[in-house]
Amino acid sequence: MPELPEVETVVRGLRRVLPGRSITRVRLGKTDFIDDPAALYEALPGRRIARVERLGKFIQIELEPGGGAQGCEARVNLMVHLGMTGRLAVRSPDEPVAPHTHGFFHLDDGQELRYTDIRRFGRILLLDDDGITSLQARLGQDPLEITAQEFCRQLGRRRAGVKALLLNQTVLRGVGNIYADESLWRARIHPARLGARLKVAELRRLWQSLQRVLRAAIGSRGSSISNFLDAEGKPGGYQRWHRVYRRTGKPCPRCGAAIRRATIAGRSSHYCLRCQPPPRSRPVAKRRRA
DNA sequence: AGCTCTTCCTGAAAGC
DNA sequence: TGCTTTCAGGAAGAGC
Repeated sequence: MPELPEVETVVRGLRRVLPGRSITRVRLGKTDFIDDPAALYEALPGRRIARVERLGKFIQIELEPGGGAQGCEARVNLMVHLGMTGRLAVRSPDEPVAPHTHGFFHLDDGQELRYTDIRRFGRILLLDDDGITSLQARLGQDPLEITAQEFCRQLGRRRAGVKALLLNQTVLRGVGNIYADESLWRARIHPARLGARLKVAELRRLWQSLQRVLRAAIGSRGSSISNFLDAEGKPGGYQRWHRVYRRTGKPCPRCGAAIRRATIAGRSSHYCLRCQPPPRSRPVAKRRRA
């Protein structure tokens, strides 16, 4: 489940090898997660990679103008969203191809950039600079860049549950289920509390907790839960530091009470009921099923 | 407009 | 043992 720290880890890995390389050839397997497969074949060959950036949970591979079948002058960005199980890694063609590898981007040094995605919840698309601008406008601010004041303003005016707000990419870009749960536990805020009902002191605590958790996770090269691997194929180490995520029934590291699990905002949520008191007016949402 | 819920997909793990 | 069910979840799209 690549979230901001995992995507940042992949981006840093790719940044060490991709800039300056050109894409010579594109091969695709299943394409149901690619917006416009024909555009990849058409626009990418001959293009040189300028930079690799992160935009929320998107990996942005900037390609220089020129190249492509049309010899197009506009700059193009290869955007890759890893979804749940996506992996993007540079491999030698001799190395065995992992199952569910659906994208091969051959490079001018003989290596291959490979995209592997078991569940195909990921997404690949091309964006020109206008497309980047409108994507940026659609997304909220990066949680590592947003100021405390702006964070409090954005969350404090919303009536949705705070966990739903953290997961909403138009509020903040990059937070997913793991780091939402971990930062809420650190800030001692129940995930079902409503944004507008949080005190400023609580919102400030959440802002700081989120920053600390994300920075620590980047320092550990992300969390490997299901099958996250970075650009070199190595797992992250932050799962050892998870305090509540997937620790249902285990003691809260702060107070010893058993960690609870409930579905909140449509996601499995983990929290300590003693450290994170639930909202009084609305009991914790229980999942109903048809 | 704001918010919640369902749906897509596969494999691991739990349940029977 | 082997089959079935549940769970994992990012985000588009439907529905309220």
